[in-house]
Amino acid sequence: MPEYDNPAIAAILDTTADLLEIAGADRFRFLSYHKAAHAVRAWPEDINTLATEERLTDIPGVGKKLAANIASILARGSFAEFDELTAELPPTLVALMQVPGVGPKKARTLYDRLGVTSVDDLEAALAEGKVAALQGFGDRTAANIAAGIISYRTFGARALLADALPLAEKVAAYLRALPSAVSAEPAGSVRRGKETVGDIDVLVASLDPSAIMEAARTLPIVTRVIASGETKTSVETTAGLQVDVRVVAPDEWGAALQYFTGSAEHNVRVREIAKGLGLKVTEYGVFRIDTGERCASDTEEAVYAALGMQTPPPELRENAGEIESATAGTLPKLITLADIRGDLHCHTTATDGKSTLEANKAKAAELGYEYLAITDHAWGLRMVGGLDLDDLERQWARIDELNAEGGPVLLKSIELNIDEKGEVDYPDEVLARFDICIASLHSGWGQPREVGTSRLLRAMENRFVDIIGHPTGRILRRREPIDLDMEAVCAKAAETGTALEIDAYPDRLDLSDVHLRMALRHGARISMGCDAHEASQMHFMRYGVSTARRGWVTPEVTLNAHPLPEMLALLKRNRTA
DNA sequence: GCCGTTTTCGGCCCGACTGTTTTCAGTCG
Repeated sequence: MPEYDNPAIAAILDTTADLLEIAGADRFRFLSYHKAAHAVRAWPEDINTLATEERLTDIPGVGKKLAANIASILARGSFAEFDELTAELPPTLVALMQVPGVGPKKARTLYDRLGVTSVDDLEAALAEGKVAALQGFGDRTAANIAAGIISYRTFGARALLADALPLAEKVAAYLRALPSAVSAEPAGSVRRGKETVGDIDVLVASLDPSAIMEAARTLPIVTRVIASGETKTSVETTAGLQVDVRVVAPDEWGAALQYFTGSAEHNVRVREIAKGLGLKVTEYGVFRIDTGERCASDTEEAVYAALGMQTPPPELRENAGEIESATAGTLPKLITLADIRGDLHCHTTATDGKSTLEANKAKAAELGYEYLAITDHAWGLRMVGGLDLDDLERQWARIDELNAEGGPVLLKSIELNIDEKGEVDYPDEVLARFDICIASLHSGWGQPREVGTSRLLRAMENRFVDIIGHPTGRILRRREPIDLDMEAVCAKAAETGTALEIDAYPDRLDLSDVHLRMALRHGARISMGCDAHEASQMHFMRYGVSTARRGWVTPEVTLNAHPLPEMLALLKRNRTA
């Protein structure tokens, strides 16, 4: 049997939910599958462990039935209801729902009436005019679906946070500068710092909504207006990203910001809690159900306070424990960009970097850092000119000269390559001469779980390996993570005092938020580095911090949130035990 | 299908916009 991890189980549950919806199942039945999928994806323990220990129902939203279904997937790759559904409906129908403008009802009609089972089929049916002729469809609907297919084909993939956030900030700044705007901020998944986003939400406060809507429709980056009403405009932009602009009255700002920041799961839970308190939460405020009186609306803090809660930082709003924590008043003090005192991962022209030691040091100074770990590739990674001992001696000599000049301290460091056996590039007497050693996997993407895991565990047993770099090796939108037993990896990291890295490079952000929470639960330390291959890329730290915050990371557990002497003392090699 | 400081049954968040309709269903967030 192939192995299933949490995201794989979540994907099957999501597909089941979509098929149930297309099949016309009870709304709350298919929603329960989506809800469970979301919870499984975010759950910090491995699904296999939970199944073995018969603790699947620990996951909120997973009851007896779903626990049995998940166990069945783990055992044989499917479950009874899923088999029945896929016998009735082709699973490819789920892809139709990915096309903007096509939901479950239209997908069902297209399948029943025209035999459409794929986006290709749909395109052909549109070309033959069959779609517009369907009852309840018409020309405009057909045209809308055709535009949706282009959007799906061209920009189907989610955008990286590093692409979306600057655009969101630009749009917000543009709208904020309008005379009729009181304030404007990015909301939605961008504000929550998600590693990838599907679209951009920008919220505007204004007493002149129509002026804001007009401005939104005519933003310089707009290529198509998808929809535009009195308070909401959706546009497609030159970057291919959809931007949704919502406008509210200034005194509704806090409620609207809370609402449009989401996540959907967080908001559903917030509204359930409100209901239990005799309150109703909408994007316009918190209202008493009995009198209709508005209790809060102008700030987010007021909205959460009306519900008896601290205000959860946006990055935590995934209904993954933050609501309980906010209610108990025990939200963590999350790490911020200002806490970062240095960058622990960068490359130079000595290997595959584009910038010199000097340029990297200058950038570190510009960012106000106390230190910068120079971590070029070690000997084993031949294809990028991994360093031999002579190269290292040369680099160390230059580092000594640069450090003598003052400014940020350059640390003599390395990114070791973990080989097929879990060994690294140099003998101990060389490893001992570095200030810091990162060790990373650069091969073995298709390896079985046991192989990749044992390589990492073996590397962490090396007393000179201080940090594991980009632990899962994923490249967002391009390469799946290496199949690893992350519970074992996190446990070994904690046991050996090896830090796990957040590689802040925008298409890595590895560890992920979910794995970070797993690491913290085991008591492992976190290290943050940009993996910059060009000095300007050291600005990527903010995306690493977003990911860290989503993983509930605090400055205390983060190596490079500590001053230099303390940071060094926390390294495995310097532990005195 | 899940869940319980009102409940083991009967609830389950709330609203905007569009298009095809003559009063509302579908989609989206």
